[in-house]
Amino acid sequence: MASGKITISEVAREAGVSIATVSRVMQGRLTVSPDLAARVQEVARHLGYQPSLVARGLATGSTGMVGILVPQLSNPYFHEVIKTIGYGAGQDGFHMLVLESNDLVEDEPDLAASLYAHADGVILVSPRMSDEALARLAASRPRLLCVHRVLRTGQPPGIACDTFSPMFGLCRHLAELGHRRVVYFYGAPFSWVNRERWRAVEQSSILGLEPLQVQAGPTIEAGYAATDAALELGATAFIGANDLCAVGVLTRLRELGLRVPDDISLTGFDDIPFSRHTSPPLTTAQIPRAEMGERVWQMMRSVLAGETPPSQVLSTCQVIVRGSTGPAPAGARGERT
Amino acid sequence: MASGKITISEVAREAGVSIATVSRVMQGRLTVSPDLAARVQEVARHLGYQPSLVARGLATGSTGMVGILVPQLSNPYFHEVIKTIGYGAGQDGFHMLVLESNDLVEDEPDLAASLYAHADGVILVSPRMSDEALARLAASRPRLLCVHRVLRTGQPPGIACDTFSPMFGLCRHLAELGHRRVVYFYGAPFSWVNRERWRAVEQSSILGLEPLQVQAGPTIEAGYAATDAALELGATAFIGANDLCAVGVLTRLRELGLRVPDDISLTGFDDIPFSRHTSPPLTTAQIPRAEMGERVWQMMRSVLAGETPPSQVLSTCQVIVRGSTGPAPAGARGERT
DNA sequence: TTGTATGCGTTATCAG
DNA sequence: CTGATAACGCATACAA
Repeated sequence: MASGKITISEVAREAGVSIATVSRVMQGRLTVSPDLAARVQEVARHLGYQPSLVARGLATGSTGMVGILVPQLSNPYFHEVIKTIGYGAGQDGFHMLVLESNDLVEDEPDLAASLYAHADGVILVSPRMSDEALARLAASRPRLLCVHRVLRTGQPPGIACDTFSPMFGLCRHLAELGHRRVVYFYGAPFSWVNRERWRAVEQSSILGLEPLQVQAGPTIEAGYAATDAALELGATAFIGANDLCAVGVLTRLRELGLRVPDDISLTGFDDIPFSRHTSPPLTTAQIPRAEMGERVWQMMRSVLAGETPPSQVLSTCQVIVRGSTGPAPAGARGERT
Repeated sequence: MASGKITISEVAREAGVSIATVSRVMQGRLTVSPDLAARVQEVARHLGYQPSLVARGLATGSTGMVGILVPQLSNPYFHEVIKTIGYGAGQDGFHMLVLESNDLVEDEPDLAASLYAHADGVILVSPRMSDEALARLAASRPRLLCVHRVLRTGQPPGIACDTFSPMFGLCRHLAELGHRRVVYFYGAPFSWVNRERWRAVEQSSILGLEPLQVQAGPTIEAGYAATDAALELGATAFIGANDLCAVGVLTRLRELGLRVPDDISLTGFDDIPFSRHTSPPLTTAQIPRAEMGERVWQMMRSVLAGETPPSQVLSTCQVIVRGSTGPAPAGARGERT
């Protein structure tokens, strides 16, 4: 039929009313007499009229969209967060504008800016930019929220979850299994959660562990590539920056003929859906992605309403023990070096 | 500083020129004297001016956004497609508005419609709606493109790749390994590619195979859940609707103590990144996701330019043999039933 | 080369 | 309860 070019005035003309009335009807205002409203509805439906959200946006100053910036769309971890945000947003008649930065730190500010061109508010998920850059952005941009990033200033407001505890929990788990020397596969350099995780691993020395690290990254390929270097360190347990990284490590270990967990114990972090389907399934830490998505949308809603919600930190992280971790081998692998 | 509320007129006033001039400068038109342009640029930058794309959209009738609808964001298969589209779009100054239908067939038309409220054109990736619904949508909506869905009418135009051949190739591979009875794990009921795949499996009877099917779905959970039923059929090879499905099957087989490929051969479809990291790695078929994304954006670009590009079918699908397939076991498993 | 004026499709503020 | 009409921020034909 028609191609969506029907405007409010055509509906008005067809229905023999003013555009103001049509506008009111379309907004569902009760200030229109029922029968008139019904007639307008009918005409609009018949004509296939769809209000232009662009024009509405110009008039109201709100686009009905929230921008979301994530480092990598290919990391399953982000999906549930995004999905939950999208669900909440949809409930309130909002759409999501999703952009990925491809882990390019320097592009983040620009991408966020371009999001603002279309969206009423922006949510940065695990932004990698520096504290200074983030603070600057928060200062120049209103309605900005973060997930997994908390600044001392509390600006921008955001939501995060305690990643220190579950990582420390993983370390305790390894310590209890008799491991001593462990290697952390360092993830995204500027990721707040990554630094928190390493901080926890470092602290685990008080549990009797001897923490080391190798540079890797938050991807399968990065884990795979860093494995050989890690093996040089003579550890009995490897800790992946995240599950993706651990998957890569697992593959490389298998290629080398090393058994998990008999020769080496391995843990991930995030508990992505795949983690229970690797062989052996991954010991990891589950973080409340869905809850975070839900809560951050609630925050965004209040932000859009002009309020300034306080930052929140969730504390419900949880260690998931599966088959990839086991007792440290009797013969110390340290000799290998 | 300011909160993005600086408009073109403020820049104009500050720079002592008309808004028309500012507008021209911001669009990069050469019809403005260099020095004046430079001054305007400077003022705009200093004020932190960002043109409102909403207003621009109203004025020009184009929003600079393309809508993308995918069945599931959590299927890695879609990422590379989306990613590539996004890359091309970004090159041309467009943004992507991504929405997922959660495989809810009946929601697709509405979601597509809501996409049109913000976007200049819409790309439906693997839409599940009926041919009739799709044809109706194409008739009422201009600038609509499909990925992985071709109607006889050629409307809406789209891009697809030959999924029949690679699936037939997988079947030939199984036949050559001595398999006879195979089970196809049926994927999304209304998916065009899924039907194509089953058609290929069915046809493989001319290779000497005896094709059966079980209802599953395009997810890990679906594959996992359908495995027991498939085992009842006494086949020696399982063919997953896609890699996700195969991953679920693999896990269930492992739980049951069945070895892959010694007891049962297994194949997936799509070649998602995880497929080479399962144990054993998955034999599957690779389809040119990146190329499809690239090509469909080219099509969208010409569509936005008012042209009507013809549908395209790529033919570069490829079988990837990995460790999950092997010779059919000597003792026919058929006895099991 | 630059400025003026009009329109884009809605909302919202007034009157009536 | 309904109808004019002025914004909203920008692009653009038309003038100058």
